[in-house]
This record gives sequence, C-alpha cells and structure tokens, in this order.
Amino acid sequence: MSAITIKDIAKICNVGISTVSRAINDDPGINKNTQERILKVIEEYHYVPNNSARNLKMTESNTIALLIKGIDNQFFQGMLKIYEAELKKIEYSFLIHAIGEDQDDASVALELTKEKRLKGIIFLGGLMRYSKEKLSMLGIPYVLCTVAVNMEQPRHNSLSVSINDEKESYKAVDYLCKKGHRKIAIITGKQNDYAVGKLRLDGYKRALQDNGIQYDSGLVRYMKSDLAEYSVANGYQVTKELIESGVECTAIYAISDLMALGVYKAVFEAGKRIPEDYSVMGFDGLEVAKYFHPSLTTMEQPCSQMVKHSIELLMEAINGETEEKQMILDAALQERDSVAEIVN
Amino acid sequence: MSAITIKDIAKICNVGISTVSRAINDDPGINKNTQERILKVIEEYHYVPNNSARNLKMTESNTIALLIKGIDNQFFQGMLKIYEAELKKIEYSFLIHAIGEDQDDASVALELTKEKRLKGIIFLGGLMRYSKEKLSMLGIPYVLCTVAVNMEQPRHNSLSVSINDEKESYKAVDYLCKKGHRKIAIITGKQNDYAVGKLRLDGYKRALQDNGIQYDSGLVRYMKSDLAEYSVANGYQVTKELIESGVECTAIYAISDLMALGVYKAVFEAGKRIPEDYSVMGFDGLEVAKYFHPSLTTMEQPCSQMVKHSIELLMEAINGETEEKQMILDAALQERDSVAEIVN
DNA sequence: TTGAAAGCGCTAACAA
DNA sequence: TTGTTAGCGCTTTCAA
Repeated sequence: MSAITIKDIAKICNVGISTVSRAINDDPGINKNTQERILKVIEEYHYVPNNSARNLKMTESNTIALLIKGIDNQFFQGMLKIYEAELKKIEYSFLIHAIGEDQDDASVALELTKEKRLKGIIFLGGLMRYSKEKLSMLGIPYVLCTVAVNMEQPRHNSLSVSINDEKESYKAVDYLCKKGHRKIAIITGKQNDYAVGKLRLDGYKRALQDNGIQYDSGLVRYMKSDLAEYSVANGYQVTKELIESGVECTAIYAISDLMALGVYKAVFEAGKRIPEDYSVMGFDGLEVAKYFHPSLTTMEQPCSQMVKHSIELLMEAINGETEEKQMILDAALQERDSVAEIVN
Repeated sequence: MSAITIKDIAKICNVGISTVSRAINDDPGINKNTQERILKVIEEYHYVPNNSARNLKMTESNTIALLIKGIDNQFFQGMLKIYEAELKKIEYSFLIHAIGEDQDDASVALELTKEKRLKGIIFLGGLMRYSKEKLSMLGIPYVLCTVAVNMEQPRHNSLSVSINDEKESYKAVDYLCKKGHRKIAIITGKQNDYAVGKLRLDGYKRALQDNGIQYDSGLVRYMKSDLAEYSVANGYQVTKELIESGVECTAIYAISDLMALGVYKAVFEAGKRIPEDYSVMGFDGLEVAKYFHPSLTTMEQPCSQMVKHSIELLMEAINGETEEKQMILDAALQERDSVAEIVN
C-alpha cells in the first residue's frame, strides 16, 4: 500500500536518491532550484522519510531524551511543561518518553539509546535502585531528576538533581511544631515504601524529636495500596479513618498536595473546619493548591530550578565538562491559610 | 562506542547471525540448547537489539499507537490510564505518543506509521480540521476519540467516538434552568475557539432559549488566552472579573471541572457561599471533582465507554469489518452539592 | 536445525 | 552540483 520511498521520489524527479536526500536535509551543497523542485514533488506525493532507516544509518543524532516514570503523577505533569519549554531553548532536539509502571527504566533507556542514537538522557521520577549497573551500560551521559534514592547510601550515580526529602519534610513538620502543634498526624507513603514515603516520614520523626514531642505511631497513617498513589481519594480515605478512629490531633500533614485535598474533604465531612479544628499541610507546591479553600500551606518543590539544573548538568556532561555532581535543591515553605497557630 | 550488534553476538557464540536472530525472537525452528546458550551470552554482554534496524526490516508489526494531543489536559490523563489498562488486554502491542501543541497530528501520525509499521491509530483529543486529506494518506485504520469536530458539517472520517458537546452542554444548562436559575453565567473556551468551547456555548444558548430565558452576553465569559486553557487559574480569574463587574447571576457554569474549582475560589474570596449564593456546575466528571467542597455537580463524560469503543472500532477496522461509524455517547449528569434550587 | 545472502530505506563518502 | 555505491543492524528467504 503506502510504501513510497526516497527511491520513488528520485525516479519521479529524474535525479539520484542522494540528491533527494540532500533536498530533504537541506544540505548546503545542493542547487536551490533542484531542491525546490524535489520538495514540491515530495509535498505532492505526501512522501514522509522513514525514521527507522534514518536512525539506523546515522552514526549520531543530536537528540536527548526525557524519560518519565509515572506520567500520571500530577507533580511530574507540571515538570513536563517546564521541560518542554526549556528543552526548546537548547541546540538539541528532544524526545519525551513515558515509561510504563511495569517497565524497567534502564532497559527502556538502553533500547531508546540504540534506536535513536541518543546523546543524553534525563530520567524524571522513578526508582533507580536495581539498575545502576545496567545504566552504566548506556554509554551516554544521563541525569537523574527527582529520582528517589535512599540518602543513607549515597548513590554512585554521576549526575543528579533532587531535593532532600527527609530535610524538607523536617522543615514542614518543624513549622507545624513551631506553630504550637504537638499532635501532628502524617499521611505518608505505602507501608512498604522505602523511597519518598520513608524519607518524608523520617523527617517527620526527627522534627518531632527535636521539638521534644513523643512519637505516636497512632498518628502515622499510610496510603492505601488499593487506591492510586498520592491521590485525592487516598488522602480522603485515610483521613476519614483517622478521624473516625478517635485519635486526637490538631494538624494533619499529607506528603502530597493532592492527598491534602482529600484531607480537606474528610475534615469538612466530619463537620470540622480548617484551620480552626485541623491545620493541614501538603507537599509539592502544585499550582492548584493555591486554589484550595482555604489555600494550602505546603512545601513547594523547586521545579523550575530542578528542570534547568538537570538540563545544564546534562549539557555539561555531554561536553565532557562534568562527570559527577549531585545537586540537592531546597524546597520553599509556602505559608498560606490552612495552618493555624495554637496558643497554649 | 557502545555498538555491540547481533554480529558480535554471533561471533562470540560461533553461530550465524540468523541463529542469533532466531534466539532473540524465540523462533520455533531453533534448538533450545543453542537458544539458551545464545541468550546467556546476550544477557552477559547486555546486548540490546536495535529497534530501528528491526522496524526497518520488518514488513509489518502488530503495533497500534495512541496519539494524544494535549497531554497536559487532566481529562486526557484520566483517559490515558484507562487506555493503558484496556490496551493490555488486546493481542496487539501498543505505543503511546504525545503530540506537542505545535505539531501537526497528521504529520506525526504519518511519520510514526512509517517508522513503526503501525497497524492502526487512535487519536485522542486535538482538532482534526485541516488534516483530513493527509489522514487518508495514512493507509491504515484510525479512530478519532474525543476529537473536536464541528457537528454542523459532519465529518467524512471513517471512525470516531465522542460525545455531542452541544447536546450535553444543553443538558447541563437545562438542568440549571429547571432548578429555577434564570441568570446563568458561563465560562467557556477562548473567544476564538470554534471547537469544544463553541459547541458547549451553543448548547448553553439553546437551553436558555428553550427555557424562555433571554440571552445576555454579559453572562458569557471567555477563558483568558494568556492563562492555561481550562485551568483552575483561568476559572478563578474569569470569575473574579465576573463578580467584580457587578453582573448579577445565581449560577456559574464552567465548561471544565478544573475551572469550576477556580470559580469556587473566586466565590469564596468574595465572601459568598456555594450553593447558597452561587450555584456552580462543571463539565468532564474528573474524579477530583467529588472532593471539592461542596462536591461538584457536573456532566460526566463516559471515559471508559469511549476508550473501550474506540479500541473496539479500531480492531474491527483492522479486521476489515467496519469502514465507517460515528459513535456519539451520552454524558451523565452527576448531581452533587454545588447546585441549589431556586424557589421564586 | 543452521548459515549465507539479500535487502528494508536511508545517509555519506567518493567520483564524476 | 550531482549520481553511484557501500553499508547502518536486523529479519527472512533459500539452501545446505
């Protein structure tokens, strides 16, 4: 059926195929008239070059890839937009590829690198625990952006940009403590989450300790594993159970803004007010959190910074300037209207 | 540098390259022992076949593609998830590809079809106005899902699944009217939007007319083109201006749920209540809308249905069973707590 | 059950 | 400025 190739175009135009190739690729050494004539025929016949053939032949491309694990995560959605804007500014072409939840990041990266002759890769999200060795097989520079890694065993990975989840979580909880809260519930990752959820829980614990508050496991609530991770529904369900359990608290800290909206709902349904009855805190700094009512106090991740730095780092690595660098950026506490001060 | 190929593996294993190819592709005509031996070497050397070469050589694949225009649209996000789940159930492998806002759907489709030897395509979202001719060049079946098309000039496109935006919007506004509202503001698409925004506005107008309500252009508000389309921020800004303008209304109908959250915020900031002072209605049926406070009354699009039918249609077309069918599905009014009845 | 060889459609020397 | 030609790495006949 379709199958119109460069050869056909060459025949139609009465030229060699390399001339057609030159026309397509705007090669300097081609007669502008010839080019125009060929391009017209190409247009007319709706000829589209086969990328597979192209990629196969080309010894190198100027393409970098952005690989996202967790495309359904709203936080990454936001980053994606920034990436799109920023990547347009550099001299490389780029490709955005989502990795399925069940796929292995490193394998996908490997395949894509071969297929597209990539110059570099930025990994957004995901866990990079089991694939270090495989990743080193890539043979091209890569940057891990917001990839969960346990801080206790520092990565050997060359390049990364992230926040310190433990520390930022500490800041959030410490803020709550300084506001006079002593019974602070946390809604954290799944019970078996040893990445982000664990780190943010660690920060919670340390903040409590530093503020002389006894740790109470009854105030630690885990996401439901049968509901979508970090989702509104999850925050709602967990909070509902928390409130119904009768465990007392004056503040609820959800480790994602979306879950915080679920917290809101559960609190309101219980006939309580925010922040008068319960103070609520989130994490991420999604734009939408400003529009919650009351607007959500949250730890805002430095998305723009992370995006820009990760691209910079990759560029440096491609140019052979940087081999290893771990950038840990600071999140910013956004004080809004969901947290009240408690006066004892 | 990297560049370990099938040839290398063949050499290492002391077999012909076709034997390696057979091992990789689990060809029935290969000695299991040989295969195992080769696979082990492949594993050891981290060999990954080059997809470009593969795609180039193969005369056909069993791949279908899902092309999304507007990956940042939360409504499509939700659909995406359903697609992922449903596509896993069929005997084809699939690939999800996002089309940039500035790219032409048809061109991308054409390229991808050639490159990956696609069997079929599902287009999710976008406008299919200028590319009909190009699309027919594809040479493979395709289904348009939720692709905005003007109902007045029915498409010649073979296969599509969608809702009737005009009609569903009519239902929403009619509901509001039946609840006694006579001053209903609408927040619709950009002023120059002739797709979804226009259709939903048309439905609004017709509902007003059928309910004997005078059309008032002061109640028609357009999205800001300098803010993200259908976004919370947009809904907020527009509502704020609406309220500040002093134009009276008892209900505000936003053509997306996200915008409705912006409406909430603006209403609350003005010191008003929902639904006592303003009734609010949305459109889409995002899961998150249930968690607004009060929970949002909205027109819920039949996402699961649309996904399933679009896949079915494509399968039928690939099997040559269906050549042309336009499915128009019904949306469902979700009555929740954001609309009050007005008693005169 | 295997290997040799012919391309898939393109780019990039190299000649002309 | 152009055409000829040799592969890129793989799958797939066709013989062996």
